[in-house]
Amino acid sequence: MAQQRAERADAARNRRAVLQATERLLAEGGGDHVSLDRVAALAGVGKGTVFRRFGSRAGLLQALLEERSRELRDAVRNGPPPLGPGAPARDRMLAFLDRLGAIAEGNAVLLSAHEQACAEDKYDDPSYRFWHGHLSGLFAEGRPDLDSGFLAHALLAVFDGDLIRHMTPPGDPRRFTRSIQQMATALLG
Amino acid sequence: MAQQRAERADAARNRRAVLQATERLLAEGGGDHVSLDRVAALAGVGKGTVFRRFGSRAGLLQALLEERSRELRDAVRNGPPPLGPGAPARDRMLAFLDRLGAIAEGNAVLLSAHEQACAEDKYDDPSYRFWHGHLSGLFAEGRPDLDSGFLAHALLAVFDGDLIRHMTPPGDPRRFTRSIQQMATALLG
DNA sequence: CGTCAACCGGACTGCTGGTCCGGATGACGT
DNA sequence: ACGTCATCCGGACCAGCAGTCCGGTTGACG
Repeated sequence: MAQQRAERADAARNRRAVLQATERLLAEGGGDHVSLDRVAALAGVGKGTVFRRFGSRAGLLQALLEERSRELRDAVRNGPPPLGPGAPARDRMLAFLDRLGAIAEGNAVLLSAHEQACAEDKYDDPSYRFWHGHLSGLFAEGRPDLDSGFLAHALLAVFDGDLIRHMTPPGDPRRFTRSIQQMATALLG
Repeated sequence: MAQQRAERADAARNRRAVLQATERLLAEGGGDHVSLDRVAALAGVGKGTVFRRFGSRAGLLQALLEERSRELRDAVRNGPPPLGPGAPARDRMLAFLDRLGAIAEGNAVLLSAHEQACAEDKYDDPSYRFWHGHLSGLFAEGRPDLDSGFLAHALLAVFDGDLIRHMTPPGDPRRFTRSIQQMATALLG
């Protein structure tokens, strides 16, 4: 494969501007307040630029989500236990859910928007596949008698932006994480 | 409250035509193939008619879903055990999941479309609240040590149209239901 | 400094969900 | 049978959306 020519300086600058604009719009108005027209306008670029960089609305939100979760993914793959390899399945799962829960609680609006945009290819998204593979492996290790692939889907299904917003009371921002850890514990027996 | 005047004959006819047209479009193309323009055209009515009857796209899909699940709701409320009241929590839950799973497996496309339309008021939908209340009660009975409200949300979160389509292999249409029953069993201990 | 691929902007398209209102129609009392 | 009127109808209309396209610009590099 030929080495891709380096990204031009203005292109890189625009990419960051677009991502920042998206964050701001997500924070200010609801998730459906983020139209690509608005993002482009706030970022001070043309609409075409947004699409060239990110392909689609879904791609833009995915990129933002990716940015937020890359660190966790690396830690799970290569980091020290209990997040990384080496600890018992139960400990790894609880540590993982703690971190993923924190990300989800802090980005519920972004999650909602992404879910709505990625209509049905959500389950083919590389990021989703990674989380699913990880959980699935842990379940297979802890409960080989159950359908571990399904359980992984089930846990991830709870990471729904709207549900998190609906369930998180003000003043107890980590209730969601605690509950899902409790559930995982029950499932692991 | 004054008794609502009976629905006019043409109105009733149109309502049925619209629902049938929606079914057909859902069956033919994907869930996002169902635009209200198309529904109205296929039903042979004006667009305004669709909105007057159903209020919005979400309302239309909700009405269709309601039609499919009314029977189950009545059986759960007043029917004979194990679906209705009187049986132990575990039996009631498995019977309920069996029936709800069947509905979901047979209407995955409709489910997807409804989820996409009901952006975030999904959790305020009366139908959802009923399912949630039922499951929540059963969990509270069987596992009073856990967060039964959360578990109910978690079970319902798996009833995602896209997930069901993604997980249901051809030739084994009931795999989803079996897996979710297995999961509920594990959760009940 | 010249060259050229990469990049830019924003007008444009096709479609969407939702609104609106003049006109048609079914129900009902007489 | 017929008049009256609330109810209902149709489809033109609107604002806004995701996504495309292309003439003009700009940054990188020899």
